Amino acid sequence: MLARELDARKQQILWAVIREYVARAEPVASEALCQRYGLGVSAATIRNGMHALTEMGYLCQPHTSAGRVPTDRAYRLYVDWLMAGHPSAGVEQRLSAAERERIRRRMQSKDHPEDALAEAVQTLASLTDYPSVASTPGGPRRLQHLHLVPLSDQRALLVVVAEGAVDQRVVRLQRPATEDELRQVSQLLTRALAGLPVSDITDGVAERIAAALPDQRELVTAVVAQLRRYGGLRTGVRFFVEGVSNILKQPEFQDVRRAHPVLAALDREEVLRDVLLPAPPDVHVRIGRENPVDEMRSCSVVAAAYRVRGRTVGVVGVVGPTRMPYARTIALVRYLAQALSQTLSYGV
Amino acid sequence: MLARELDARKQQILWAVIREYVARAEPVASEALCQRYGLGVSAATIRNGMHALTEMGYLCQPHTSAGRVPTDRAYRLYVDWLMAGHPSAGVEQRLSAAERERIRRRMQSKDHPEDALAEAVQTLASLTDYPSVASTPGGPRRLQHLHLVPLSDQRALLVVVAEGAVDQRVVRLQRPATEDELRQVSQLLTRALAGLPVSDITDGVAERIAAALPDQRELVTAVVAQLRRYGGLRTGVRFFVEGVSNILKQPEFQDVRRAHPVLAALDREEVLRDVLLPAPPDVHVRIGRENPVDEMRSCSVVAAAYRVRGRTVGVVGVVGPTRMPYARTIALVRYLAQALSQTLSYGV
DNA sequence: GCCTAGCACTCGAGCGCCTAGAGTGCTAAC
DNA sequence: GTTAGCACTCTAGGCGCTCGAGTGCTAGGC
Repeated sequence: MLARELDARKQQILWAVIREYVARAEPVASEALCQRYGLGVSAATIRNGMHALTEMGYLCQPHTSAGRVPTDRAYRLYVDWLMAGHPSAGVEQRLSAAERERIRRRMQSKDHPEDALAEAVQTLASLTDYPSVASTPGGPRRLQHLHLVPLSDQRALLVVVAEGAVDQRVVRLQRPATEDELRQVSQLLTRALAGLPVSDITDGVAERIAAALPDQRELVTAVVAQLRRYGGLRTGVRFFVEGVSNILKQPEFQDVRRAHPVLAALDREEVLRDVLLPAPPDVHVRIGRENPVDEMRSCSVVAAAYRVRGRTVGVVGVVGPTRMPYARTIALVRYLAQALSQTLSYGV
Repeated sequence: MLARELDARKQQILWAVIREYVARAEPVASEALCQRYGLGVSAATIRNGMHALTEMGYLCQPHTSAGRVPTDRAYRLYVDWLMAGHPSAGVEQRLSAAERERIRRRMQSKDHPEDALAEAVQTLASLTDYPSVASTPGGPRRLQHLHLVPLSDQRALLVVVAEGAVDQRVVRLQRPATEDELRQVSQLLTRALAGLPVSDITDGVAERIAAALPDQRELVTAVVAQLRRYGGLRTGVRFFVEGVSNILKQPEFQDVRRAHPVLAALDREEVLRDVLLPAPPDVHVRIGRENPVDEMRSCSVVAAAYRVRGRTVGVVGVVGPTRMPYARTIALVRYLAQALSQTLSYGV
């Protein structure tokens, strides 16, 4: 099957230009394609094809006497083609068994969800050589357990266990509470709230629970207030980032004026949010101008959701130049999301 | 009082060159000093002084017909001068009341130690415009509380409360345990271990405790094993980093080949460890070649310890070019470490 | 004896010019 | 429809030049 609009030769040429440009980061000449790819025709013929592809918006020329560079549109066509399951013109998009094994080994036996996320972004960054990002588990998680641990007379620690995540908050006590009292409240709250999506907890709920234990009204209210802050879908999500400086290895970012906006954007949480979320069902690729954030228009983002026991809770992905070996990057991100899902589902 | 070796005039000139170079990032000419600083002598005289300072190793020249640039040695002299409590040649090193107030407000009411650290590095990065780093609380903390929370039949969550830090680990259960059993073990362990420095916990301790509750030997052993992993002084410390891309705003890092090693180093935990730790008693300044890590030799690090209830547990600081307004940076880092100490001592 | 004005000297930044080479687009022939 | 040939275009980079900044030195002044 052919990509829409393109005849077999044009597609061959376009895929070849993409491969060559991804490999060398320099405008691709007709002669070079002729030599290195067995297209069976002369450079002149390839030139004709490249000319047509330029008119169609798939290629562009930095200047008259330069070779061709693929446009965002070309990458989009290519990625759609890959995602539709087509073999990728000689590029192996599956990972080797050895690679899978290595990834799996790195990811397993992380007892702490945050360790697992840290390991995931480290692995991804080292395998792709791109900045890698993961969001902490978020979304409508169901609460499993609450625990209050005494810290001092004025403070207790609230441990929240929800699907795929554990977190803690300090709760201020209006008056000293014994360990027994804390346990009592913990049990009451756990019984009342377990199974509820964290985001569903409202002040009304607090009232109802407090009614069952009027003595501890303030404490219950304080705990629920903390839960609401914690559960607010947005506020809870943080990001693990690794290998930001990798972007400076890319030839397109040798100029600081190009690199700086991207690096600055990667420093900002709200940018990561906009670029990565919402979690896509499968691997998601955003190419150049498709990105919602201006500073990222010179980059591509490849991201995949990870799951805890089947429920999508976060995203992991990479940010690289639009000139990117998409087949391999997609395969890596997809596999890493799987491995991470497995580790997290096991672990907590 | 004068800095050793330098007469009054030379010192005046050197301080002026430093101020001027810090402000403009370009080699400083004798004429410029003459115009902008009331030194009361002509450019020719200043040239004589600059010549001498060059011979003494405090200034250098990019080339014959250029102005002078301060060396690391000059900054060291200047910083020692500042740290000895001398007024800093017209530069205000104290923070204004308004600034103090703003910082204090940003830092207060962070219920979660990690939130406080995150806020600290964000504040520091935005005030200095340099990459900012903080280590998580570490060192010989005394254990305060242990708590086991049930997760599933095969797993329990171990919540560790120690001075200035709370953390959690998953413990695998050999056989299902009831909530009561977990509580019993928690209490036993807390009673046995509270007050002990986390790093002092050994397998021998586990044996002794387990003897008191033979039924739960495996669980006790598993918990202690996790504590040892956690308590290993080195492994526990992580770093919060913010504003890494700020380094690209500096003129000395406009060349990617200069900027990349620094950014890559800031991505690596062991580098941060070497550069920031051990925590200094007061503010500590490492200038250029004084840094233990090669990639950081073009940078200066200003760092200060923060404390939890009087005990030094971590470091917070910035990384910038050697050309840095030291008086202000030192004041900011010092104040931020104080504010952070206060927040953490209050909070947990 | 220290300071200063004057001046010759050095060096880099920036500009214009030039050439070599890469790669195209077109045309005419197969 | 394909190809060889060729004229055309545009960039990268080397060279030489000038300009200006800033110094170091020296001779004269307070």
